Amino acid sequence: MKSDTETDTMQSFTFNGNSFPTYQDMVNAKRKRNQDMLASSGLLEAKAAMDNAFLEEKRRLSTASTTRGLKRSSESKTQPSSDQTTLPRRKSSRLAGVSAPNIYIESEGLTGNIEFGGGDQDINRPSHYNNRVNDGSDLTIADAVELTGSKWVKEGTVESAEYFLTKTLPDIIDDSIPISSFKKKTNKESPTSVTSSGLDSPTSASAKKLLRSQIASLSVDDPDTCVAKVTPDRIYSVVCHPCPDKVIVCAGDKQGHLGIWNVDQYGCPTAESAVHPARPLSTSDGVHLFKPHSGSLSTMAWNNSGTSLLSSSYDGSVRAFDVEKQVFEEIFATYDDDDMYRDKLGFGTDNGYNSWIQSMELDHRFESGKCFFLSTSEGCVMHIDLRSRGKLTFNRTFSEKKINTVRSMRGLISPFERLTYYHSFHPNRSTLATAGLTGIVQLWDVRSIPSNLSKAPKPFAWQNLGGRSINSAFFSPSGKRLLTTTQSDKLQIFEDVQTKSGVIQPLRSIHHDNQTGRWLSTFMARWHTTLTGHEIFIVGSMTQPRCMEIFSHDAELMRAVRGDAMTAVASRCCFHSNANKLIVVGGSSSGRVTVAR
DNA sequence: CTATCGGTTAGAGGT
DNA sequence: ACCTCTCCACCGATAG
Repeated sequence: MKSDTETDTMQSFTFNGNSFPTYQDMVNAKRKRNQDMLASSGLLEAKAAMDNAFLEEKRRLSTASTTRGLKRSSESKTQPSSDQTTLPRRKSSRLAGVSAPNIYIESEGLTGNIEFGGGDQDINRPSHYNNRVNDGSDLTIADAVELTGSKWVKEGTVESAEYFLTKTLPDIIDDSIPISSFKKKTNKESPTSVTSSGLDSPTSASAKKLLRSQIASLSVDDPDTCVAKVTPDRIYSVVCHPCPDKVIVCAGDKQGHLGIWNVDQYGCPTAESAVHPARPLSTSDGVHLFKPHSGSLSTMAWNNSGTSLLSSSYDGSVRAFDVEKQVFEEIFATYDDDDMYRDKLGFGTDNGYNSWIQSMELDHRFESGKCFFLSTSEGCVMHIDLRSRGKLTFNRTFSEKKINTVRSMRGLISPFERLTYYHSFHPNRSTLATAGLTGIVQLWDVRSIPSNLSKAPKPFAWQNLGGRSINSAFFSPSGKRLLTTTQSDKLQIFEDVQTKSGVIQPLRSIHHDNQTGRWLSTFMARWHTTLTGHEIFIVGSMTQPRCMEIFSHDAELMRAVRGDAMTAVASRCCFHSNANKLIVVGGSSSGRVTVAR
């Protein structure tokens, strides 16, 4: 629809029924209207009156002590006690030409890469590119723990984290991961036994019944065992380690903390009884805190064998904790196009303040965990291939605005294929889905991203989901379904998108309140394939009492998981991917993780 | 067109 | 029980 003014060939701008020859005239008229309105509204007088009343009240209170509100902390960095009638006027040392005491800028890069010189040791911490935790070198476990700060590092904290990562975790992997050997796993219980009991078809009545009973039995009642504070700040991402018989939850928070909760260590010896040779200095709650990043830890992913945990951050870096190497290694980082970064993989991928890594996804065509995609706040998608020497395969603009998720299809055929797919190559794994602030979900074939930079990449299918932002678009494990969570309060399911082209239509669309507001992470509904072969998904919820909602593949609400321990909104949820029992995990805005099973 | 503002939202932690 | 802090999540409106 075009207004009359736009369709006129003569340029004219109307406002309040008057027409103006230029846009600027119209704007001026608008401003005059606004000023007149403000002047005639009496607001200015009212404000002056309120200011006076406020000062009066303040003067009155300054003679009597108040009992409400926060007491001004003695070490407050702001002004000293504020209620003196006149404060000394603040003066800028910079404007006065006075240099700061004992500190000066040694060198300054193009984007905030400032090296300080002089000063005390404390003040003189080096500032790294994008304020990252270090210059990109490996972080030992102790480094990563100590970066969390003195508030979280107590006697024995480092030792207990080291014990967990060097001993407990490798033992768990050796004991239970079936991935390296499919045959080994077939000797054990689980999928095979499920098949033999006639549950091979998800449509069979017995399979459905089993699924319903598994979902019905989920509980979150005991706050002592179901909930733990895993990170200091609000949780941006949660994942479970893939080992089938242990629950090890990783949560990433807003400040770049990575918390790992060994859930069933709960109840192990407390700090007092921990002087025990076999389990030196175990913490009572099994939570270990690290800080591999300085910005929001946006996505985490374990590789298939559970030996390497990748994490991406708004600070522009991707790190991997490798069980063999025992360090948090920076495997990719963005840099601006300053010549000094010419030899870096991420050279020229950082465009300054408005530029960060929003999400990460492993490339499921290669099972090494060494190839991955990144999406950025500026609508770009990168592909990084760390096999052999490592290269940035492409960095192309896929969208005009921020891309909240980039996902690569896995295309498992059945749940049992989970045990074998590592050896197969599924053709649909070159299918990518991106979604973000433009409100358009787009599907791409990675193989057809033009290497010629003058040719823009083109999606083969897309849909505009109502204009508002899309929080996430996730493929189900089979690849059959694509699930979107949107700011227009919808959950939508598309099917078989890789066979379509042009505008695609969702098969199901249901209403879901996704208005999390400013202080909670946005909802992102996520899939799971059960051992009964069903695809279900989980999403957080704003409803009271708090709950996590489990839906069937056709968007039927199967269960709202609630209980006494479910006291906060679980903004980011996930399933345990490999456990024989159904286990769901949610992360809250205060760093607490809730486990339902 | 781009930058900025106000509104919205929920939980923890201090007094 | 009440107050304060969170501050790149996003939308819609408005100023420049």
